[in-house]
Amino acid sequence: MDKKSLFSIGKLSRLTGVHIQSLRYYEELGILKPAYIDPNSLYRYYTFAHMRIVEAIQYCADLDIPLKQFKDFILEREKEIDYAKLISYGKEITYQKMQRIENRLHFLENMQEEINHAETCYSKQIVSCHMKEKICWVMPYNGTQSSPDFHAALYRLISDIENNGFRAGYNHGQLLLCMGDIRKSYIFIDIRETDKPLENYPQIVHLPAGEYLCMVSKESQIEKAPEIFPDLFAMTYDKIIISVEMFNEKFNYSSPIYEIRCLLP
Amino acid sequence: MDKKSLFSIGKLSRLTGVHIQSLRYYEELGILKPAYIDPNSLYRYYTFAHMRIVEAIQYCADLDIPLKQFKDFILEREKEIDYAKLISYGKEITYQKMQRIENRLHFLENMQEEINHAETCYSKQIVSCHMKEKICWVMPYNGTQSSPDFHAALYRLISDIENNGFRAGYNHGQLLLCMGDIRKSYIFIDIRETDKPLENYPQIVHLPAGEYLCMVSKESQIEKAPEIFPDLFAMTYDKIIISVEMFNEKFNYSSPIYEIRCLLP
DNA sequence: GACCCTCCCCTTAGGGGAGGGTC
DNA sequence: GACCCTCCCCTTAGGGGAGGGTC
Repeated sequence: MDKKSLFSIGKLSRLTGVHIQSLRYYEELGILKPAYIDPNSLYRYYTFAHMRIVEAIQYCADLDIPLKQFKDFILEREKEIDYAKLISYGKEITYQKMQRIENRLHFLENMQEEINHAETCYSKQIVSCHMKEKICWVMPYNGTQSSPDFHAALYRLISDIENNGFRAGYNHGQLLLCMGDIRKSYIFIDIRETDKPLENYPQIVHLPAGEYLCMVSKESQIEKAPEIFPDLFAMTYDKIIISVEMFNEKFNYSSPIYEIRCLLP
Repeated sequence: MDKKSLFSIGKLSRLTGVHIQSLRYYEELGILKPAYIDPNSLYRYYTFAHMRIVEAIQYCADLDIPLKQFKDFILEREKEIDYAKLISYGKEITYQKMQRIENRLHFLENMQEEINHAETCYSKQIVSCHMKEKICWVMPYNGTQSSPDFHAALYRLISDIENNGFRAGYNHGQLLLCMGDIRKSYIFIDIRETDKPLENYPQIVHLPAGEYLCMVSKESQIEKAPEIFPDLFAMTYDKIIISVEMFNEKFNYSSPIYEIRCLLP
């Protein structure tokens, strides 16, 4: 060991731009061993080759590869850094992260759309809008959305969803199906995307995509649908009416505003 | 406070799908206050409106927004969640993250290219390649790359770069400029991207993009360039020769292999 | 005088208990 | 018997010291 080519932790820190504490932390993790430790002073000494290791550790840190995995990229016997493995693993992990971020952006955009819709409804009071298909879990329910009974029903509904191996989403409300003279009233929650087949569950209802007439209401009053949409109820066709909490820009969570929608013929 | 519409932490946990400990942690952070705490049992009780808050906290967590900032999205007086703010901030932070990830992928691809180049050189021993422009910081140096003097010079070079407000990159080596009969030998390191103007620094050299003849060598021997590239030295033109550590798939950091490149006419 | 050492405490968003009371 | 409480210790990749020896 030629003392001339060794240098202190401070020099390695300056050469690599990495903090002294970080270099000590790497040693603690067992991924950066000094070339020599003075037995009296306990000073650590390094060689120039250590620069490459610190550099590679920084790559891992930058790529959010857990440092404990860093050993997988080092062949110490041969004093080699497996850059090929580091790069391919780094790419894999980075693509995954990219995917997750794209999903988030997607989610935010959906949320934005919902808010835009709410604002439009709010300003015009009644408006016709295209709605996407919703996949919902339902349970018979009569009553209003603001009563404590509704909350109890919601709670049972969520338990039912979970017991069947699905996950509840964030949208919930009331559903009224009018087929001729028959009226059926339900409580619903949307269910999150899943790989499970959706058939064979009588509780699952697909609310079709299409044009809906949307109406703002301070109270949940789905049972008054015929009075709210008299023109539509004058026509004879199968109607789907849903009532949801309005998801607006500034959402009042203690006393929400409701929106009632009726499928157009 | 209607006791009927209150429920325990366990129920809130099941309703939202968030762990009990997390809910307690949110309380500790001051972002989720129970509706009521029994003074004897210290049991926490919540309302349905808390579901919306927990949901919004989950959005923040998903978007990597620090939870301490969650209060910025809540107007407690009005009992409102400012979704518009949450979404726009979420988007901003997510785009930034996307940018960082794209930079990383870019970096990995550059690294991959360097490795591919090294492998080509290694298998063919001598090869002609197009090289991108390199911006380097130089200092006169005579000697070989494997001597301890080189390391000392490298150290001074890095100090010089930092004292001038730049940051050293990862590529370093030797540089030989042959203009007519004049030969000048340097040590160099590339410098990282910066906003600072690069003029007025005599130490900065732009190595031009162009075709280079590349040659593998177990030893650093830039001074032997005329023997290594006899055909090129038979021609009279200004030559740029650089010698670097080969950055190959399995990089031996304790005894690297070198690569010598000479600009073609 | 600048450099290095070993503790020690702190950060985020929880997870996993132990030991003991409550619904 | 299931539920909830308050501690308490642990995780990552370091950052910021205090108090004391070393180059």
